[in-house]
Amino acid sequence: MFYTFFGDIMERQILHIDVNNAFLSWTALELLKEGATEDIRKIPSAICGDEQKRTGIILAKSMLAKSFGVVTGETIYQAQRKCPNLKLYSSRYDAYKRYSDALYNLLSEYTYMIERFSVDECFLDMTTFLMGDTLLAKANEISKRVKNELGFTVNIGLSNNKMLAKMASDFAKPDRIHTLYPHEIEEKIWPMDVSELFMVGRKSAEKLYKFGIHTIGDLANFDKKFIERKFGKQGTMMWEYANGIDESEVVYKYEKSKSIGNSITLPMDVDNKEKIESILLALVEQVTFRLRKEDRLATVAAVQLRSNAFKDYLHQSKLEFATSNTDTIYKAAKRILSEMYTTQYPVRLVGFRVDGLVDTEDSQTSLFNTNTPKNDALDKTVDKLKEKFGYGAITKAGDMNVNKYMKFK
DNA sequence: TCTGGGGTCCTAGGACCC
DNA sequence: TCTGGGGTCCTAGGACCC
Repeated sequence: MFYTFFGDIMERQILHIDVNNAFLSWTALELLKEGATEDIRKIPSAICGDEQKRTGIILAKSMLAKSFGVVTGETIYQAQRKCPNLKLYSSRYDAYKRYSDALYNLLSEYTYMIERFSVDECFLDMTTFLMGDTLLAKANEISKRVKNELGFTVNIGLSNNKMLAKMASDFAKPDRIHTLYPHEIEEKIWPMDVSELFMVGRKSAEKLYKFGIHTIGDLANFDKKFIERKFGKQGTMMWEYANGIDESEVVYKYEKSKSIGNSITLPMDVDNKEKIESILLALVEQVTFRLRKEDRLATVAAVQLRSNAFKDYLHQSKLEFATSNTDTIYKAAKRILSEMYTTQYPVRLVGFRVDGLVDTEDSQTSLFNTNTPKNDALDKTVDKLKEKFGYGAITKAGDMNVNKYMKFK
C-alpha cells in the first residue's frame, strides 16, 4: 500500500519491462548496423558460448528457434538436433551494455523510481507519475517509443506490485502488454504449474509436487503454516507470491554491489596446483581491478573450484583487514586454495570472488594493515595502464596462456 | 542432458564468550 | 566440570534469479 499525504490509500502502479530475446535482438541490431542483409530475429538463430572452450550452451534464441523447441541453457548439440538449420552467433557484452543503458535512459524519463533488475529488465513505480494518464496508456507509449527509437521490442507487465507485474510481463511474447491485477490471479496464474511461479525453482517444485501441490492455485490454497514448516522463509514468500502478495518496493536508489567475482571454465581439466594458482592470479587481478574501480574494499575472499563431475567447492576466509590490494588478496586466495585443494578430482572451473565489501572511506585503518603506500600506488599505476591500453595490456598473471581464456571487461 | 557466468539470500553447524 | 542456554561470528553449501 502507498499512503499519500492526503491520507488516503492508493494502490501502487507498477510496470515491469522485459526486453524480448535481449541478447539475440541486440546482436541482430549490431549485425544490421554492420551491414548484414539478414535480420537474425526472423530466422532460427541463437546466441551461444564456444564448444571448444566447453562453454557451448544456448544463451538466447529467436522465436523461430523456440518454435523448434530450442531452450536457453541446453547444449549447442542438443539445440542443433532439434533445429538443424539453427544459425549460431557469439555474445557481444559491450553492445548489450550500450542497449541496456539506452533503455534505462529512456525509461528514466517516466519516473525516477526505477529499478534496474537485470541487464534487460526494469521495474518502474508510476504511482505518482501518471499525470492524468492510465498506467496502460503509459505502457503503450513506452512500448512504441522503445520500438521506434531503440529498434527492439519489449514485454510490459502491469500490476499493483512488483511480483505480479513481473509474472504479467512473462505471459505471451513478444511485443505484448499484459495486466495481472489481484482480481485476475485466480483466472490467470492459479491454473499454471507451480514451477512457473517466481522464485520457485526446480528443487522447490519437485518438493511441492511430493505434497500434491502442482499448480500455483494448489499452493495458494494450501495451509500456509505447513509450507513455512517445510520451506522456512522461502516458504512464506512462495505462499504469499501464489496469493499475489508482495510488499517489496521498487529500489530506485543506487545500491552498491555486495560481492564481486569472476570465474572461468577451463578448456580442459586441470590437476596441477601451480596451474590453478596462475589462473587464480589472473582472476584476482580482474576482481581487484573491478573492486578498485568501484572504490570499495573487501573483507572476505572466496575461492571456487568445480570438479569435472560438476560438484562445486567454495571456501572463504575473512581478511585481516579491509583491502583492495592485489598482492594482499592474492596471498589470501593462495592460502584458501592450499586449504581446500586436493588431487581427488580434476578441476573444470576456477572462480574467485570478494565479499563483505565496504566503502573505502568507511574502512577503519587497521594496525595490522600492512598495505604500504607503495603497494597501493603500484595498483593505481597498473589500473591506469589497463584503462588506457586495454585490460590485457598489463598483467601480473605469469602464464599468459591463462589470459587468452579470460573475458576482459 | 555432459551442462556459462554473475550475483543475492538463507540455513545450519561449530567456535567462542558470557 | 560431569554442565545450560543465548548471542555472535565465521564458514560451507544450497537455492534462486537473469
